[in-house]
Amino acid sequence: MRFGEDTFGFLLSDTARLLRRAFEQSVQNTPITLAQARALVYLARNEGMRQVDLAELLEIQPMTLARLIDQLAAESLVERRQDPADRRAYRLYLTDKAAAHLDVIAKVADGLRDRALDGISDEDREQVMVVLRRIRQNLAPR
Amino acid sequence: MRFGEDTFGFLLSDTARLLRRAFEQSVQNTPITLAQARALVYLARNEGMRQVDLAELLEIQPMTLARLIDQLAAESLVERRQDPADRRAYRLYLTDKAAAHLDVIAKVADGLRDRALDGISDEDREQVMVVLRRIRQNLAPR
DNA sequence: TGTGATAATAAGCAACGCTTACTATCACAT
DNA sequence: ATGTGATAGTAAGCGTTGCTTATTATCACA
Repeated sequence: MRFGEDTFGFLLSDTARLLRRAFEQSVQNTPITLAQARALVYLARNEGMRQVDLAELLEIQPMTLARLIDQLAAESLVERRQDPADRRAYRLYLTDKAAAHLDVIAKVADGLRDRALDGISDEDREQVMVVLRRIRQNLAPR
Repeated sequence: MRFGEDTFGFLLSDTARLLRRAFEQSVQNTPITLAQARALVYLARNEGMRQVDLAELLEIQPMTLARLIDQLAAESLVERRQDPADRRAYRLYLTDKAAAHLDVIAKVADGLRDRALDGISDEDREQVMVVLRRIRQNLAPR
């Protein structure tokens, strides 16, 4: 057999799948999905971005983001405002309503992180973050 | 702002997404998808399983697996054989044709692992595997 | 001023997963 | 022996997240 107990790739994607599932169960009552949460969080760090730039930050295609923003705008969590300097572009802003959702996201994320990292030492946590960042960088589209 | 540079969860799922994308690009010419590859690999470790048991191993719903098996059977990579002891159930077997695909999957997985783990020491690799296994366990449905 | 690049989107598709409901069969207690 | 509840698999239909290709409007600049 050429496959051992755990392939690195399967282990990583299994873990991510479980995390996603746990997240989805945690926000079951809210109208927010994981991709939307991700967009909100990144946008919160950088309000006023254009869609193109947010898409690049999220490493998804502009079209994929456009529909994500459609959903968030439909929930009145995000506003598209004309870019004063470029009539092709929008600038993205969070609404007041988004703050409550960000609170929920933060709480869920904290709870999940605690559950996921239970029994793992601080040094190990830090170490894993470092390695994962490196892996992400290694895999980033050239 | 309550979100730091990297949230653990986002980091993990980002990394997994990039890995998935890289995998999909690598097997673009083959009729195999990631979920199918996963099923094949797990099945190779345990030929003759019933669908229910493979679904549980993969942590997906029986229905989700049924369609995965449909696809693999359509490609003549997997065979459903009647369970001699239970007329409701099938036993799953790989065909000869599957071996070539498993070879490809193994090569792609190796290449991806090398690329992903570039610049990471052996000790760090081992450590990340250990921690990820623990996380997976922590997140497993109770 | 016109030509190529860019921002956003329309349309349509694919992968992967889910739930609910159904059929056939099984296991076991009465 | 039989009938009742559990189990194996599937049909149907949907949701989330992503993609590609093509179109429109606008911009930048030679």
